[in-house]
Amino acid sequence: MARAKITSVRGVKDILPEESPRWQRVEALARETFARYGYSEIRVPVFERTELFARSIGEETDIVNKEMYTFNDKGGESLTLRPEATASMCRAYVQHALYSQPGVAKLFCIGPMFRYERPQAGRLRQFHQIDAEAFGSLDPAVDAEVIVMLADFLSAAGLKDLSLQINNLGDAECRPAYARALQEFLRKETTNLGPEVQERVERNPLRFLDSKDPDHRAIIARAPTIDLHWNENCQKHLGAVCDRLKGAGIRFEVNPRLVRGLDYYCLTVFEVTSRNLGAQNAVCGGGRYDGLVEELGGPPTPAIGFAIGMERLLQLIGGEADESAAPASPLDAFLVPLGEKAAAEAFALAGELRKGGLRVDLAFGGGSMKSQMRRADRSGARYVLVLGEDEIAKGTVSLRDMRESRQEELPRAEALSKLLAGRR
RNA sequence: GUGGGUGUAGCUCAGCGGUUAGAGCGCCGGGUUGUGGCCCCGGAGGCCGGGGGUUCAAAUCCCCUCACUCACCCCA
Repeated sequence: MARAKITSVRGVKDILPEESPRWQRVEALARETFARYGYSEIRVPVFERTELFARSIGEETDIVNKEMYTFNDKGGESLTLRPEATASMCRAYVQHALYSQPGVAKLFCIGPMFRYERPQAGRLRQFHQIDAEAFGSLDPAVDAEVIVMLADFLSAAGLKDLSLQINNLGDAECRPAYARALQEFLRKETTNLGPEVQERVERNPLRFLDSKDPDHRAIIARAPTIDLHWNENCQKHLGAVCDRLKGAGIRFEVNPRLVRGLDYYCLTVFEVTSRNLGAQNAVCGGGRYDGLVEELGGPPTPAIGFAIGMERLLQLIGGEADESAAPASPLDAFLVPLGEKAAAEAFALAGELRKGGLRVDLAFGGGSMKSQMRRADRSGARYVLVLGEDEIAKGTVSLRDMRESRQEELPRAEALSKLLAGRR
């Protein structure tokens, strides 16, 4: 009799009815906040040609190397479930020539992302991001506005005790010089740290900077930092961003050791972290990617954006702000029919109430009055409509106010209008 | 991929060699010919994650495996 249960896939979660209101609230807040900054929603597909991600995120990144859900479709084409949204947004921006519209193109996207990783606290294989991107301007004021919007949203969501860190990764001119200097330093320091570490240093020295290993941290503390290599452009850009942020009253910290795991970033990068999240402590990460649109076949177009992790954000809201909004009952009225004939009439009556805009449920499957009343009580509905033989015969209904424990028998039409009048 | 922790009822967990495996909560029914919550009574629901081994005897000890979880690499 009992067959083997099919469970969800590792690292993938159901969002159950009791938690989905929190998701809806946060998503609505993002839409409202972003709209005040002139952003429009774009909905891009959850899968793309594999090449899009390989080209944009970078062949040497962990995401592309080992974390992508890649498969061949029936036509033999290699497709990949999106590990992030920026690449798709750039693709759509180019494909639909959104660059031909005036001004800065401001877009946001909310949805699931997929990465094949071992799950842990704050890390899932299917997770959700709120993603915002601004295309078409080099102006550091855009960087600042993006960050101000982010801070605006996070604080409206009720988050406190967050840390915002900013860095400038250098541009095409000064970043390679820094990478070389860092690599030289690390080559000398990591000779006895094993082949994987050394290979990392060879492939992408910058990413050594966010290792958590205590031995590595000690080396990093002595390593050269990028600020020593910034050219005038980078210095001015970061300075302008910081000035604007200060002017906006945003608290932040410049961290010259902050790096990001995606190759396309340049100049401004930033990260919002919380101490209340466990090892995966970033709620949001973002930065500028001035070469990406062109790399994907579009016109040279500077751009900047960020991604907020929904699950991590919700974890913080749960931990910090508590359940401020008590879950209101999903129902206004509940119908209790006694007997077959009453069941048919109750079904029709429920229809009328719903047409009037009320949220209505009824006791299916009959049962004793006691049992139906218990169901009515648990439904949370304020009003219960009892339809028994007496009421049927008289064309009435017994309207019970569950909160006040009072009830009266009224003609159908009267009960209906009374309920509709009290509707929110 | 690597390492640690945990797997017993729908949920949270007790039992840790010895009768038919328990509690609380939840669920269903009854206590009232047609009235919820509180209370009382009753009931359903377990291959004790799976496989193998040790033993007269295994939920309990050992091995393997799977799942969940935390952490590393990395990221939201």
